[in-house]
Amino acid sequence: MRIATWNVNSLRVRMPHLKDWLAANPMDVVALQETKLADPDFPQGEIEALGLHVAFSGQRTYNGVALLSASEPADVVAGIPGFADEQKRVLAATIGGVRVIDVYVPNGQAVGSDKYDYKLRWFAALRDYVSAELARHPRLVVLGDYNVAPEDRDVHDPKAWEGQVLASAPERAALRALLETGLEDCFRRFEQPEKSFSWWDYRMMAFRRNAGLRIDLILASAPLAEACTECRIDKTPRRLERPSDHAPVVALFDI
DNA sequence: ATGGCTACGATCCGTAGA
Repeated sequence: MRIATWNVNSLRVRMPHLKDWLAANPMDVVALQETKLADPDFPQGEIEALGLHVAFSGQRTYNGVALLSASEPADVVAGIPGFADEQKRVLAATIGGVRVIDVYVPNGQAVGSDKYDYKLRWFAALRDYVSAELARHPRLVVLGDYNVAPEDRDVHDPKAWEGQVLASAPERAALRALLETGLEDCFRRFEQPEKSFSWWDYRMMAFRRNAGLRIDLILASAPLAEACTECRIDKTPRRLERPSDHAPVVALFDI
C-alpha cells in the first residue's frame, strides 16, 4: 500500500501539480491539507476523473483536508469527536483495512500567543482521539502537516529556531505524547539523507539553500510501521513553477 | 534590517501561513 501526505497550499492553484504528481506516483491513499475550499467548491469530479475516490472537509480561504483513495473510503469522520472546532483540520476514513487520519495541525503563530495555546489544546485532543482509535484499529496511520519539527535534526538551523514556534519544547512534548500512544515516525525507521526537510519558506530562496523544516509526517501504529518498507520526501514538485511550500511525503507498506 | 513570498478576499492593503 502506497500512502502520501501533501500540504498543497490551495488545491485550486495546485491541481495541475497534483495531477502530474499522481500520474508519475500512483498512490492508494493521498492525504491533502490546506485545500482552502468550501465543500461545495471542491473539485470532486476532477479527482474522480483520475479514477480516485475522495472525501473532504473544507472551508473558504483557510485550512481544509481531503483524502484521495484508490478504493472506497468507509466510516468517514470529520474533525476530532468531542472537540468543538470551527476549523477544518481533521478527516478520518478506513481505506483498504487501514484507518487513516489526515491532520492539519494548527500553526501556532508565536510561542505564548492565543493561537499557540489553541495548538497545544488541539494536540491534547488529538492525542485522546488517536489513543481511542488505536484501541479500535490495529492498523492506524496518522499523517499530515504537524507544524512541529520533531528534533533538531529536522531543522536547518537549530540555533536560530531554538524555542521558536514549530520547534519549541512544549510543541515537541505534545508531539512526543502523541507518539507515545503507540505511533512511530515512518521516516526515521530508515537511513535518510542529512538535512531532509518537507517545507521551505517561499522567501529568501529558502528552497535553493535547503533552509527548511521537516514538519510533514507519516505516523503509523506498530503493526503498520513494521510493514513499512520505505519512507521518503519527494522534492520534485517543490522545484516547479508556483509550487506549494511543502513537498509530498510517501510511505510504502507491505500489506 | 525581524523583512524577504504566496494565497486569499478584500480592494490597491491586511491576514495568515511556518
